[in-house]
Amino acid sequence: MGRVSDAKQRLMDAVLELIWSGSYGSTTIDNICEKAGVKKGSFYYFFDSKSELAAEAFEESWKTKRIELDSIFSPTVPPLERLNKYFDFGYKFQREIKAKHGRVLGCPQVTLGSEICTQEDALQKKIQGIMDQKRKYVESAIRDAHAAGEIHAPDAGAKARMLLAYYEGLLTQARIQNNVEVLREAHSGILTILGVKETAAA
Amino acid sequence: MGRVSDAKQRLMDAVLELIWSGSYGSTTIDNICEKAGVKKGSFYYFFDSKSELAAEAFEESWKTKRIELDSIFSPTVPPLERLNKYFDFGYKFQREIKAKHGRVLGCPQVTLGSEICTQEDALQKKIQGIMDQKRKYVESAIRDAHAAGEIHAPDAGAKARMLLAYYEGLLTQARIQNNVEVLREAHSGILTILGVKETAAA
DNA sequence: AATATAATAGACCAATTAGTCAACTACTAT
DNA sequence: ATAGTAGTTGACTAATTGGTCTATTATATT
Repeated sequence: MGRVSDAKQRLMDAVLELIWSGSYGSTTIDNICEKAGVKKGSFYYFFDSKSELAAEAFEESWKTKRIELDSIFSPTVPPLERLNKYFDFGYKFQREIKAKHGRVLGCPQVTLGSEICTQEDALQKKIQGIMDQKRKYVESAIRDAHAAGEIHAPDAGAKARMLLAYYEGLLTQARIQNNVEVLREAHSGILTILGVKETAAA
Repeated sequence: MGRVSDAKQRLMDAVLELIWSGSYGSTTIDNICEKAGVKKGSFYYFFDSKSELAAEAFEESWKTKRIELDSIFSPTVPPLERLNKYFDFGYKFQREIKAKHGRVLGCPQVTLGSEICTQEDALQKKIQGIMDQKRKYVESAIRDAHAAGEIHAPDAGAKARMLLAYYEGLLTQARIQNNVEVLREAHSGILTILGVKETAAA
């Protein structure tokens, strides 16, 4: 009962875009409200602070992202193909973002995490939790590939950490340089890290 | 002639520490002045804005960092040893930082670059210039190692980009997780990327 | 010692910011 | 239809922010 509204959702959408396309620090509550078309009184009706909104928004956004990832990393798909599709998806996604925003924006979690980790404890934990989950997709694909004898990776966790450190490093470079083409090297880099023969899988 | 002072230097030191231990956005001119023990009137005597100060501070800091790197990457040192020393230095450095600040702070350039690249154009260019120079150290070591037949890396530039994407990805993870031990995997990761037999060089 | 000047001090302003509040509105369940 | 409730509004405060300006101080040179 009572009045209904999607203002909460609009606030979450707005904060994600503003943080991603700019930064956490440069995103003010007034900014968020304006972008969401919501008055400040309503902001404080739904949230206590910018960091609380950001945490909820990242959580909510992760929930929908998981659905995509569940599909990409479906165990019915051959493990190396899962990884290929994932990284290829990342490239195409960043290209879309560049076309839409005029900027390569990289990985929202890494960008935000790196900015706020020394200052916003709750938010940092939320981000880290999401990144831990994301790593599990990669880890299980690597484990399956190893089990299938397609790669040699007895420590799937370590290999997944390495692969993601590399890939997220690339995404960060792409963001800083505003250049998607940085990501074109991802494919051969990933093969190197996984120890796959390049000609065979390419 | 006229009055002498190290206030300009103190401002540059202060801004570097505040940005690194926190973020660009959370660092205010008042903060910087307080930390440097400099009044705001003096701030604006030396600099026009926070971003100008940051750009000069990063430039100045890079100049001294280069001296260290010139030593580590001296062509008199065997190429793979240069790389080993560089990454090993990074680990020890981050451990010192953690002991001193209670936090792992990662790479200042990547952290700042990722935060401000969509908003502060001059600063972004400055950061990118520094990162380009940094890559050249790694690139020449890789080229020398390839020439010596110690690794197979016909495209030294590509290998350097890959190595740094990985390493900076790791540093970012270490920062976000506030955990130096993340960097312990760097050594074996680097060997994998360089294609060196792990037992031979470890 | 006098002078020009590099640097400092700190009061000041205007704009922006986070956050509050009480009155109001629309909707839903009964 | 009406009562209770979920959501809205906008004006308000207090604090912080970036930025300016003028008077003052210290020092290196002559």
